[in-house]
Amino acid sequence: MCRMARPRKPLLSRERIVGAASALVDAEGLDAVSTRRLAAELGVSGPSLYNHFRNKDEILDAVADAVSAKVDLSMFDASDSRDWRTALHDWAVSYRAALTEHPHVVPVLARGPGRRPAALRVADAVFGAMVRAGWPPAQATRIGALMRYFITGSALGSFARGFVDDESAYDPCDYPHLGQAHLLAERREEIDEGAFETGLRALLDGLAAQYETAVRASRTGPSRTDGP
Amino acid sequence: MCRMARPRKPLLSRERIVGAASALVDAEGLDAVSTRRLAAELGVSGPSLYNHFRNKDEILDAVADAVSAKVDLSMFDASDSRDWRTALHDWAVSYRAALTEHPHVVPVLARGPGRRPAALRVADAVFGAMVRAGWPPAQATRIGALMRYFITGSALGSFARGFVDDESAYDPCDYPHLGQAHLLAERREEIDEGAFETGLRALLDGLAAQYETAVRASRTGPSRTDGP
DNA sequence: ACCTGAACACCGTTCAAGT
DNA sequence: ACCTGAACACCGTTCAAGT
Repeated sequence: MCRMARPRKPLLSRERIVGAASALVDAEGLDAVSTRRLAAELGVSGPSLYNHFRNKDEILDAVADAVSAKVDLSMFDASDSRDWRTALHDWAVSYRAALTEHPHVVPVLARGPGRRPAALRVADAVFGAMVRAGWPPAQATRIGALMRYFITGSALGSFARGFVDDESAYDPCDYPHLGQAHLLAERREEIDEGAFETGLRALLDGLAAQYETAVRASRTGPSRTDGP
Repeated sequence: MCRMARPRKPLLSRERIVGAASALVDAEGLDAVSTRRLAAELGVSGPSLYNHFRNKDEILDAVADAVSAKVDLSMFDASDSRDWRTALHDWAVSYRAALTEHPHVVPVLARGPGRRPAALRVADAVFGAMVRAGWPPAQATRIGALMRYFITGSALGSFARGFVDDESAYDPCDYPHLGQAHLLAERREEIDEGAFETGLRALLDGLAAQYETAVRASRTGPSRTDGP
């Protein structure tokens, strides 16, 4: 097959490691990822991984960034730069979908963008789009942050235990309003979905209400209208 | 001191263990808590802890619940049950303050209430207050969930690395709008504070806009006006 | 350059043994 | 009832050695 004699192919690559790690995290959770286990999955011995990543954290960062890379950003380069509300909505939905598809990765992602390129692209895109839509830069920064709070918070709360599926855990004397809380466990997804939609709508409605005054203030304030 | 002879006092108690664990988490982070290290801090050998807790996770749950117990809930039993907006606002601020005081605990707390009594009391209080204020139960559940998303998301993003404090990490060619992103690291708290306030206001404004129609719908819907 | 085995300094948890 | 030491089955990471 090979034309030229080549020093035998490396067994590992960053891509292969990240792929195996992602599969392992999705299937069995973060705790299942040990360097030894991961190496075994790749048919290799533990320390081999250190030829490709500085440490385990870097591997998990790469896994998390692969999830960030799935977030759709196309709505931000639409021609109509003033419909920031729709763009923000569609982005939030796409973001959350990416997270809920890989719930075990969310705790890593929630730490913030750090040095992960895909996460930075996301932050860059939303900030740029808000500024283009007329939001003052300081507000655009806040919007990027608060949307991330809500979306990752939703994906994190959604994934984890939430309420326990056990009636005896919720004594009506202690928690008079949680009579059916154990039922929540069954309807988790439905409730999370609903809470996300309700919250997202409220957030966007509230921001829209602030928009006019924010734009006005930035016009009368420091004349920062450096065109692109 | 003791009147009666007593079989010598136990060295450990759940309270003492939780106290030492909390101090350790606050000072050095979650990773610093190992059963051996914690036991050493208490002047005792590792396995002793298992006489008081079933496993390490139960210890961390107790640490997290001690934080939940600090959340102020008094605004929910104010006489004016219809000012849900102010109550929700003050609660959110108190909740976030409790979390930012113990940032390392947030990942544990974000998993959801589970069986932790203080966390359940929080969920119970906000749900009950929203129902009393006239929100239909299904909406009250959603409000509790979405507020938790936003608050824990905010505390989580706030704590962790966020953006890195290193100019070279953000090449302007790759991220045209993040030119000063490395400056964010310095101003983290300021930005997180501002994003939280902006987001909270937007959320409450948006919910207020939904309130009227929600209440109307519940009145014309299934006549559920069972008095207290 | 890339992989290996051996080694170091740790883990969480169980359990028989002591008091 | 509560604490102990010893033990089991693991960890992440380093490093000299091999190819």
